[in-house]
Amino acid sequence: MEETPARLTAKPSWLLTQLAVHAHRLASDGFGEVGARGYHYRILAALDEFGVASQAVLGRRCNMDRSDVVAAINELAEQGLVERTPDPDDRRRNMVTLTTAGDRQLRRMDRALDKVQDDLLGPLPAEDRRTLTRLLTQLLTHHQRG
Amino acid sequence: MEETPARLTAKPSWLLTQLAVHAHRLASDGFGEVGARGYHYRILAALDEFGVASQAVLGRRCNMDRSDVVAAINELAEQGLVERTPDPDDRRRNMVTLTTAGDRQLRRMDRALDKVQDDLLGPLPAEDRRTLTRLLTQLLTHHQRG
DNA sequence: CCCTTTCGTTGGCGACTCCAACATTGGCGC
DNA sequence: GCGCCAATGTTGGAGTCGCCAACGAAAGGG
Repeated sequence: MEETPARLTAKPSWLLTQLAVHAHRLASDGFGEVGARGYHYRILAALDEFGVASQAVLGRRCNMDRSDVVAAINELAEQGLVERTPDPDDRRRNMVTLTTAGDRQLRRMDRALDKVQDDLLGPLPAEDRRTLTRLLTQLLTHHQRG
Repeated sequence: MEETPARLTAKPSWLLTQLAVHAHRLASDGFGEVGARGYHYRILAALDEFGVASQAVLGRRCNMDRSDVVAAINELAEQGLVERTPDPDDRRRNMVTLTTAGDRQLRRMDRALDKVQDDLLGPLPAEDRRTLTRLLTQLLTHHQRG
């Protein structure tokens, strides 16, 4: 069959980005079934975990640009999954709150994502999964500081 | 500081895609310094490793859509890094060949990418690097079959 | 009271992935 | 040889994600 150049397959950056493509496809498919996408999940998860927050805070927590937070919250608000209300204490801010419909949607996406993890890790035994998770976490935290 | 939701950080798919963002940024920076991007490197690498090939073959080898191969080769040909000549034996095909300038460019990108691997793997000791590479390779080959 | 910073918003861009359609050409069965 | 299917190159478009520049409004600090 058509082989992939060793120059690519030998490089961790290639393995990482290509595997991320598969992970992204799996997640997108799962999210697509409930009419959502990655940015929506991040916002809903942050709201559920830390409660009401301003858009700027949500952006920092979810690793998203402010402008992308605006768009995502527009879409979530249109579906009634979050509510955007002005903050009386700081009139620059919008306080974003999770609705019960948003909470339901979050749970749906959670279930979809759990399946994704299993599909993604495929044939890997539990210990290898832990090792992989540990190494990835280590690297990610390193790159988020420097 | 602003914490990331545990729902995200706990999931391999999140770790993978987020770390891939860093990898992609590092690689893009390196490629950008020589006026190229990822698609170009894949094509040049495949040509160097397996020799002349049609665009369709290149696409399968590099995991690229046919239409994206067209665009990439247009750009590479404009810079004189590859040459596109019709195949006399099959008039549907274009044979794509690597020029000496293309070979030089490939070497430049190789050097840039080697730095990227080091930056990417950061503080990881050699054995962890091997383990990570092994696990990623394992998963990637799994997802390329099923 | 200026100066700087933050916030939300708009608009845009680049990279990667993927899909649909089309005309040309090959190959295969009949 | 003819007809049908498959492959090829090409065009055009779409979606996701990440990022940047600019702006007005508002807050905060000197």
